[in-house]
Amino acid sequence: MLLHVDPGDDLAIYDQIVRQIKFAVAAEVLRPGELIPSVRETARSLAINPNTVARAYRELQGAGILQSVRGTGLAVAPEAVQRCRTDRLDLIRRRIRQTLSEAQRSRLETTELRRIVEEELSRLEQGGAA
Amino acid sequence: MLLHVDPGDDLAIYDQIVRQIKFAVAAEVLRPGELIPSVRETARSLAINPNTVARAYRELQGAGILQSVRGTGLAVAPEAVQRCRTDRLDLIRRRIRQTLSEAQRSRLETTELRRIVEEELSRLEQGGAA
Amino acid sequence: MLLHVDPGDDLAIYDQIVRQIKFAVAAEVLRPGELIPSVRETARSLAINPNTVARAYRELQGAGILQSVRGTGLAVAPEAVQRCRTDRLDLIRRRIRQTLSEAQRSRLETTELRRIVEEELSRLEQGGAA
Amino acid sequence: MLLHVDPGDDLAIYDQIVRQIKFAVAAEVLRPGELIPSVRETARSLAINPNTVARAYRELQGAGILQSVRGTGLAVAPEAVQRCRTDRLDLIRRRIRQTLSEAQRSRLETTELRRIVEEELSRLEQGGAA
DNA sequence: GTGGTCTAGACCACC
DNA sequence: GTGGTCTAGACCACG
Repeated sequence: MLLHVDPGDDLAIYDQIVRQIKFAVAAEVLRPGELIPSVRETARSLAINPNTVARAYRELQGAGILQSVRGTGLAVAPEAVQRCRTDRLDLIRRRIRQTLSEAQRSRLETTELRRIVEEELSRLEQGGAA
Repeated sequence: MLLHVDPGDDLAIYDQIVRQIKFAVAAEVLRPGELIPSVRETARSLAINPNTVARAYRELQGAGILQSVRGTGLAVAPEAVQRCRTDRLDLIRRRIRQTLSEAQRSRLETTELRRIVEEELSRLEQGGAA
Repeated sequence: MLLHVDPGDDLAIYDQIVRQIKFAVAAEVLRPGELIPSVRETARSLAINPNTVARAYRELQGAGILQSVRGTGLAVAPEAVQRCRTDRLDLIRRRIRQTLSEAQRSRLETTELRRIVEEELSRLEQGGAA
Repeated sequence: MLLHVDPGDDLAIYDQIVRQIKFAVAAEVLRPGELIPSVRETARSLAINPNTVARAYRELQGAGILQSVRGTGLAVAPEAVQRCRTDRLDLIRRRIRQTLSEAQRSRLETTELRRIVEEELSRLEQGGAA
């Protein structure tokens, strides 16, 4: 299954879908020209409202990541890979910057902060996706 | 001024206040027994509605950080320091974990990820509190 | 009708709602996963302000009794039954303890006190739910 | 010390004082004609605001429990004992009735309720004031 | 339709 | 002066 939704996440569901598709394109798991699952199918398999899927796809169309193929469905746009790679870096860098800046505003010692980050980073490198 | 509010922040105003008070208690800028600025005064100085301040204070009461002294005001609870320190670490660790986990799900190379994090970390250490 | 409000009660309206929901969950009249009546509907049927209902629901969320399902409503949390049963016992036991302790501090003879309690208890048992 | 104040109690401080004086008169710890401690002295010894003590005394005067002796202070009224005994019974009976009725509305089984009450009653009889 | 946030202003009891 | 409650009504994002 390409997509999955985490109701516990504070991100809106449609936004989770948008990001996951962007990430998949950036990683070339989805390739230009390839058809993505239909709104109905995605909605069914994720057990969410079709409107929500439609909204995600609409945003991706607006961003030029997807384009409609008349009578067939939605396909990954040719120029999408580059855009998604840029978006991916921006999203992640912005999150990291926010997180670290909040940590600092909390007056946590920077050494303590660095320690935690290192801890989590290596946890990630070792543990893998778990 | 103890508190400040950023309307651009994606956190709700009341939540910004909650965090700042927690952080101030954790850093012992506010000490147990001390009275915090009144609802009305805070509302005036931040130019926001008193209800918004009251909501933040109410949540802090619920969390056992503040306790009301009838007819006098709200005071920092005796056991608040410990709780706020714990909360602070939890908040930050959770954010970091979320951020890194999303970064990984984006299939960004871990070396690339680590590079960005290091970059932002040292930017923070040099830039200071600015 | 699940909820009812008594303006003559010395408890705040929002608190009456909080307790009634807790009691309903404890008695499994409301079951985990079930959606509770919406803020607007409850406000309408009780003829009170939606904010008051929202406050009650917010507190129940904070206590882990309810959880929000984005765009859909508020549902009873999975672990709510246990919590509500505990809360119910705590609330009642605390009240009883307060009452009896004040009675004792009033230097009322314990035999006299016991007599009154027994009287009220059997009045309750006979009178039934009326 | 005749009086003591519990800030944790949900009763207003002035009301705690009112009740304690009534109870003391009912139990004839304070006897008709006897002078009670002055507002200033009571306020100092309880570390509370003199206004609060004054309000309590004012209410007791209004209820005919205390009467002022010009230039001397406040004394227990001659007819106070009977009134205080009645008040004491009323206060306690009302509390008990409230408590039991709330317990019942919570759909707690009456047998369970009776069990708790018995438990607390005997705890009281054995433990004494502890 | 849903909940969530914020503003505005009133009224209360308490100190 | 303080906090606490309630009402009224607006605006937002989400499904």
